[in-house]
Amino acid sequence: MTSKLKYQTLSGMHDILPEDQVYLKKIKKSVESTTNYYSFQRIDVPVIEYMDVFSKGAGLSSDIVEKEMYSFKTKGGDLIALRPEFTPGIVRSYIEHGMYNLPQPVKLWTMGPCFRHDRPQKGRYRQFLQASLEVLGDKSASIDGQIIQVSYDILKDLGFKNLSIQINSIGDSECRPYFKKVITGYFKSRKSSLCSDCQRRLKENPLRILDCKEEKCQRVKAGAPQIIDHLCENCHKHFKEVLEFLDELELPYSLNPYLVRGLDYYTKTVFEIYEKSESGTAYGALASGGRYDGLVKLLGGRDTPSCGVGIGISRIMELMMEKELKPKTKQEEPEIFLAQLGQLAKRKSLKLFDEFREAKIPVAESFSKDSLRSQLKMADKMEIRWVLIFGQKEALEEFITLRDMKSGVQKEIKLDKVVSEMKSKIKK
RNA sequence: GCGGUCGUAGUGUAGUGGCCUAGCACAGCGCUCUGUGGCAGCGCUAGCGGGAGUUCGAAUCUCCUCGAUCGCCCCA
Repeated sequence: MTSKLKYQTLSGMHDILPEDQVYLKKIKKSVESTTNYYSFQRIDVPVIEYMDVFSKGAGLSSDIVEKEMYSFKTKGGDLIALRPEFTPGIVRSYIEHGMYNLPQPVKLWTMGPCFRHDRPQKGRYRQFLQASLEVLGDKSASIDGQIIQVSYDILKDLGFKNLSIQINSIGDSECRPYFKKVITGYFKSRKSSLCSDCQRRLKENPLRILDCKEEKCQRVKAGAPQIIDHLCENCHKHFKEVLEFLDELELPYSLNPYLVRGLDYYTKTVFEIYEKSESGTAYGALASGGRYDGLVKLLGGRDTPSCGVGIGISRIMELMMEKELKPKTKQEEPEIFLAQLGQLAKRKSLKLFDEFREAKIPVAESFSKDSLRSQLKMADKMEIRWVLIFGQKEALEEFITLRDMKSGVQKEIKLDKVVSEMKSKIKK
């Protein structure tokens, strides 16, 4: 026996079962219609790329590149990787297909699986679905605003009611290096009051200290210089405009001077959108993104200021289930069951199915069951109200018996009137 | 990658070294009931995540491993 050998999903992978597809369907629909409304165009990029595409912009020392990327060498010796996110692939495509020759900005969106070899946890998988929106070739603050707005709209449309937007500006190549020095100096002089993690961060990624939850560090960082006070004139102006845009849209944002993102390519605006939970499990950001003015150039394109967002579909889906935001999609399920008895009826019923299909009315059946009893049982389990009984008697005399499962009342309908009569029954 | 908790039929659970041939509920399948479902009765299918060890004896103790979950790192 091989029954001992049990296969299970790999760590961090999971199946999306038929009963959960409603969520996915709803999310897809929401993303599709919202992006369409704001004239984003769908693009699909490959799941694998040269590793450099991902590592160049994200920063070699970032965790995503350093330890979370599914990368491997092909037989031909190429170093390739499964995409950990969409942005670099889309940027690559923008450059490769000369999209800078199109009217700018180019607004793109996509959706699909991404991969990170991280330690799996709830709402955090090694293969997960993400949607991504990117606007390439426009530096104006209204783009940042629109990206945030669209992300927010999608989440709101999905039924989330306690959304909050956290926003910050992390400057650009002009002002960020300077601020890094300032803040490193500040923390260095107070090194002894930092937690051990932060003492390590001081070397590797000083900006991250701002994110620390340790109480010790909270006190230290309360007096720390804030990046928004050290932005260059250009970044400052840009950030102010983004906020003005959000005010105009009346989006519920809050400034978070400690918001720092893990990827190196971000410049200026960074943001995250959360659903505040009353008590339940704290999920990470449902959507997050920002501006990446230097990435296109870094990957070999022209100087192309851009802005984008990643939307965590898997995470959203799970949170919807938890919050019982189940979309109602009863419509697709059949409301009619056709029970057939005997060879003659079975043969004749095929034509009936065809007529119903042409009328776009879904009809359930259970060909494998012979007895009327078990077919009715089936209809009952499927919670179908109308059962059409088509047996020997009916087939010979050209009529069909309609049973209302709710009341138990039955009536006979002429065979050629069945479809039209059922059509009107269902409409109610 | 590091630390904590957990893992019994499809699902939810009982079980704390011998009363376990692993119990119960729901679901599934079948029969009672070959043209009339929901109820009921009876039956069937199906499980100790995997492996090694301790022991006369292991679902129960130990170790390894796989997975889940929580925290950290980090992040959608």
